[in-house]
Amino acid sequence: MDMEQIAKIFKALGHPTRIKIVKHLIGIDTCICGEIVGIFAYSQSTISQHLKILKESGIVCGEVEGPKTYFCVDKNVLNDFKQYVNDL
Amino acid sequence: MDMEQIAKIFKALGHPTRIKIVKHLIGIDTCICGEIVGIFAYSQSTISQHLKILKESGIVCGEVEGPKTYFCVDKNVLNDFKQYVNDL
DNA sequence: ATCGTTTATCGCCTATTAACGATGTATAAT
DNA sequence: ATTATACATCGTTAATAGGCGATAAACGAT
Repeated sequence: MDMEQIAKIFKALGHPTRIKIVKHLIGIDTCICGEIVGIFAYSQSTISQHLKILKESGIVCGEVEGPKTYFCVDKNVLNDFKQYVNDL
Repeated sequence: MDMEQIAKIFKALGHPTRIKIVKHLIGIDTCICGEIVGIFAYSQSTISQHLKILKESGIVCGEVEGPKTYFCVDKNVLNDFKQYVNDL
């Protein structure tokens, strides 16, 4: 895991809403869809954008299933990231 | 340590140069001044700006001493941050 | 074939970031 | 008093981010 990727994850988590999304996803470890939108006071497009950024960082992955997309945290990436931070 | 601050730290670390600066500061744990500028290919003003962002996040502190400013990592903040990440 | 649902993307706008050079400020040395 | 050093800040520019509503795309159900 190179520093570019690490920086991307830091950046992705550098927004309160995205931290909340990640924590939520961790909480219900089984993946979940855009019910996430219902939790926040932001529009669907905004949440979708946040999820995209999280996906691009690698910390979150999404699986398309029919019209829905199930999101979940990539445990491996999360653990690598935790390790990196711990070793700072 | 509330989430706003955590997000600020994530954001501050969301840039490769700033990660490098922080790692450097941790490495020489005794504080250091703008010799940091010499390490990077960026201008003095750019590095100064990065240091300001790091300071505002709380992860780094700087002490003015004469014409110089000594920077160092705030161990307490760093540890709290590590704890937060670990508890994700 | 059409409709409703779910998600992603587009276009737009404003605000923020990242970088720079130039300028300002404080101190130390001469 | 002047000069040199070390930083910080200002002003500018280009790029990116954050938000929205509107539209498109994919699919299931009717």
